[in-house]
Amino acid sequence: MARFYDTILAQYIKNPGQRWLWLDTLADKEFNYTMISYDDITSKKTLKFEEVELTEAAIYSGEDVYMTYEIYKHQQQNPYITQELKKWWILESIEFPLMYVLSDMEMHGIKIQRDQLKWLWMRLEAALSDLEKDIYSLAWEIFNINSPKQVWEVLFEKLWYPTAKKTKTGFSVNSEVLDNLAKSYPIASKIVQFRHYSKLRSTYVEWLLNVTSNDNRIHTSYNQIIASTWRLSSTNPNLQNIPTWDDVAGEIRSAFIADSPWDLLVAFDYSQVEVRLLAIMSKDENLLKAFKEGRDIHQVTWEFIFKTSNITSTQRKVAKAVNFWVIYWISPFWLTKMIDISQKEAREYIDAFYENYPRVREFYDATIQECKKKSYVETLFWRRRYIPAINDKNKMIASWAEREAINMPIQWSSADIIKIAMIQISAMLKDWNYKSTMLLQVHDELVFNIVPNEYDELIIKIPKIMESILPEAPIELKVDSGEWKNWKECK
DNA sequence: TAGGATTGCAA
DNA sequence: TATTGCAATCCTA
Repeated sequence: MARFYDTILAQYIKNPGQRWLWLDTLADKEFNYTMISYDDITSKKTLKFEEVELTEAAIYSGEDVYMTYEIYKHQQQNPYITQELKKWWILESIEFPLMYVLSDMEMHGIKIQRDQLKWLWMRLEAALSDLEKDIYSLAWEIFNINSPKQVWEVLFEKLWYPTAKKTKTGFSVNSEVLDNLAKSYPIASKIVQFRHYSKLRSTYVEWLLNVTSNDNRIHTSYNQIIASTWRLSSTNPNLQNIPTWDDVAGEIRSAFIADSPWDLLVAFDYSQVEVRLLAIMSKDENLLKAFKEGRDIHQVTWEFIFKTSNITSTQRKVAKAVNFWVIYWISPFWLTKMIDISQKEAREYIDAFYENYPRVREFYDATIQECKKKSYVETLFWRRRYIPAINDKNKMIASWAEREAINMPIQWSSADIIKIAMIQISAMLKDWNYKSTMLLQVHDELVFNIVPNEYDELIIKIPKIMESILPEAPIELKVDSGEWKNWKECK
């Protein structure tokens, strides 16, 4: 429970720089007191918390709670705090109720097929040792493939392959560089493959096995106050970056299973929340119309730009990238990296986008103007972000700040939307005495364990709640769902 | 042994 | 030359 008090406290003592002050930092600052750290009691995470000796664990937790209360009392007398409490609504309606939802999810956990992971580990091991041999013979040398330094020494100083990018300490050998090299030199693609498998083995397979409790379940920790965007973050393990894409990586997801053989794992994910939010907030008629008609937004963009409804999958990719650009306000340069077009073309696409969605441009301009005046921007749910840099004399800094001002209302609003949905769904499940439970949240996706006889009702009710979080909005949000035995097939 | 640097996974 | 995270490994100080 101590962590929940941490959370509450941090809400009170947010500092002007938008970063949270940690309990141990505060204890040190206000009382010159050094708190026991999590690393201390778990011998640097070699022990799980449940394995820590009870007395030690109790002292650690007790200190957390005690210090939280001491600092709370201390901070209450600080007039600066009261100013920060203007937006009570966010705390009362979102963050506090969410704490209880998250604690239920953490304690319930998600079931893991240990054997599946062990089997995968063995296969990765075999593949890795094969690759290792191949690489050594191609390099005429034995070296540590996991060491970037040794890799570039072999590639660039021994074999004299062309270098691409420099880093602080030497040459870059990341997958982008290696992929280019791979066109001429087979060793590069072997190294990429080796790294990929090695990553899966250590960061995912081994780490997941390590944090699986005796009940064969993984109990992650959700943090409400880490991300500056108010999104959740997940640790021990991080279940928000489990690989999705290739076949081997997909097997990691398939190790996540429902509570019992007859239950189902069901995932509900918001589709294109950011673009929909952009439509809602900018009130652009064309964008809204496209969503009202249920059209594929990327195709609509393409039609606007090129006045034709024939669209190939490559062209859809271009349109998608353009939509992406507009939301994140990335540079034409970056756009050319993502899709194979020239900077000039990128610029044309973007101009065409604004021409056809004129209110988007207006919305952005208005946001920037308002931010310049007030030096902060606000989300749909009145969260504020101060961006004083927007009035900086340095043009680079100012334009960076402008991008921040554009991104923030959309990104931060989508974090709140799913939080509110979680609270409402959790209340609904409780009110109706459903046995099904919410298991995971991955930014725009919720994963549930659904009991068979509740399936028909919940498959309707849950998306319904998620879609109607913004009752006043001209369009609804949209939720896709997938129901299968394991998480892999939920896509 | 602590922590920076590099790398790579997700949304 | 987009953002936010978590975590692994190597290697220097």
